[in-house]
Amino acid sequence: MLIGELSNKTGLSRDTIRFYEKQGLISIGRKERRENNYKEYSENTLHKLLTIKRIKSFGFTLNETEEFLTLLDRDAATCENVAEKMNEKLFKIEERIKELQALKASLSNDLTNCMSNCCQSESNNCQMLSLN
Amino acid sequence: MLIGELSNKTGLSRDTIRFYEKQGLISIGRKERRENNYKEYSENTLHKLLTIKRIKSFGFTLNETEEFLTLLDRDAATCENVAEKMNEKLFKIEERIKELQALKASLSNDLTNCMSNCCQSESNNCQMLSLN
DNA sequence: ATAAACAGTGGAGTATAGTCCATTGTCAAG
DNA sequence: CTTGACAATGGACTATACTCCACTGTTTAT
Repeated sequence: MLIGELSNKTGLSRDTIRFYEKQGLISIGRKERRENNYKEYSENTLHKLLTIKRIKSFGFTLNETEEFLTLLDRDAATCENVAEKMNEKLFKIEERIKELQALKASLSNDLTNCMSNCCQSESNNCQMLSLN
Repeated sequence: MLIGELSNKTGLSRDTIRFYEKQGLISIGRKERRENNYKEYSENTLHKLLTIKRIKSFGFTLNETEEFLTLLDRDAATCENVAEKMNEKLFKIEERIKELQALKASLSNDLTNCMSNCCQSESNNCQMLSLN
């Protein structure tokens, strides 16, 4: 199939598909061209793109996604290997959540302080911005 | 004071300070130069940089930080104005937390499924990556 | 006198994930 | 026969927040 069809079936733009190609996530051999030089994409590539979408939906970057693809190509994407990466990602997500929650708490706290104290200051400018 | 001292007092690198200058967060007049063309930073600039650090610590971007600085310069950074921006940021942080929690849940869920089902598949490759 | 440490400027590079553009070529329909 | 839709390619641009580099000039210490 040509890139337009591939784009329709995957929901990825042509540009994105070409970008993935540049990045080496998918590849097309010299032979997989029509006489007019148009690229002829295989079912295999279609599946690969859908897999990429799925992996990305888990929050993995393109680089990380590529690692999964490499495993898949080697038939080495065992549950164990995959679960390990998933757990790492899970851990990072949890870390990030904690960071954001801390930020949220600190912001909330300062906001509360502002309401009770700084609004009574003489300066027009809120003390929250300069207070330590 | 010269940039080195400013850097020490703020904990920001010279490059960062110069970057902020390029971005217009701080500015230095033509007159605030020594005879050798070195820049002479004022206490005012020092305070401004510390304010920038503080605002950034709340999770604001540099662009957003600039908005605060503009308000401060106009003596218009009232508690009301500041609190409004803070609340918006708080909202965005909460949104992001929810997104991450949803991602976490979905990942956890798929991981659990993998443990119970996909490991019994014939293929070496974990089904989690291709399953819908 | 000379080297180290510091200052100034302009511009490139980093990571991420595309998106957009210009230019050229191809194909199908009217 | 020409217009529109599609294809290929290469390169520029977006946002974010710096960081690093090269090159030059200045000051300080030995």
